[in-house]
Amino acid sequence: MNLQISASDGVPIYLQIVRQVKYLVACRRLVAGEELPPIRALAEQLVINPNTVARAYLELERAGVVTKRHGSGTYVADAGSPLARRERIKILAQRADTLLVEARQMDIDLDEVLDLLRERHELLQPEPTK
Amino acid sequence: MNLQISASDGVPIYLQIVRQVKYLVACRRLVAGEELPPIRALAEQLVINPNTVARAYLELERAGVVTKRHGSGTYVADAGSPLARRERIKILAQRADTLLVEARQMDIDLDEVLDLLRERHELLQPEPTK
DNA sequence: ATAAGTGTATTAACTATCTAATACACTTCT
DNA sequence: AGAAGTGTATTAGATAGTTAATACACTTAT
Repeated sequence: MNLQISASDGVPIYLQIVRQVKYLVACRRLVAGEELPPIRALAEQLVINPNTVARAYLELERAGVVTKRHGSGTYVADAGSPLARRERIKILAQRADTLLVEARQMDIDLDEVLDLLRERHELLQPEPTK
Repeated sequence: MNLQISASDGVPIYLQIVRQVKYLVACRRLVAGEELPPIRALAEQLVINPNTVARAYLELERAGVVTKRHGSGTYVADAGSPLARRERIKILAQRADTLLVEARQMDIDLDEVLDLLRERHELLQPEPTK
């Protein structure tokens, strides 16, 4: 797994790891069931303390992105499992609200926001052929 | 101006102020040119240090939501003025990306996200009749 | 049973963030 | 010019967040 971290561009190391892993999962470059590098291995690779990686993995577990098995390893969670659909929607709704509030302050209307979403979605990554 | 702050539900006081003012502006309950309460007055009302309010106002100014005139007061900025349209879109694009990434992790597709946006937009607040 | 590999827990130092105290500077009005 | 009202700057203390050192516990394979 190839991660790029830089000791303090301001955002904490563990968060850099969390974000990058989330992106890898979102882009299907890491798939359900796949094992992540052991904490110590990743720590050595990035030249940081194992605890920092552990912290990142903990966050990812809380977010429902990975599942840890004590003594065994850390694995990408099944897409379905993390949270009930209602809960997931609730989280997204919060994000949506802040996006809409900012847009309104900026005097950018709903249709423009929707167009922007479609555009960014294209850029994100072509989905693996279904 | 009626703000509700609670000393530490975890989020810092100055940020609570920033968010609430942003909402008030987004909902048109504060309109362009309107004067905000003086730093000391708001500080007294909320029973906090004036510096904390100053910090909030500073953030709001950086975000382009308000304009300060030294010695005079703090005013809601014109909708058009804050940043060039390109810059504003760039900021929104970042928000859009994180929203999309989270959605994809949650296995919620673009159309559902767009529907959610429309739904939340309705709930936000009916626009004042144009 | 043991060894090697995995995640976990506790503690402590460091750092950045947040809030406050206090003094300063600009505007406006009289 | 003066007074009252506004935002600003500097400094310091408290708090929370981040990372690291180190020791512990579970799993797997031999």
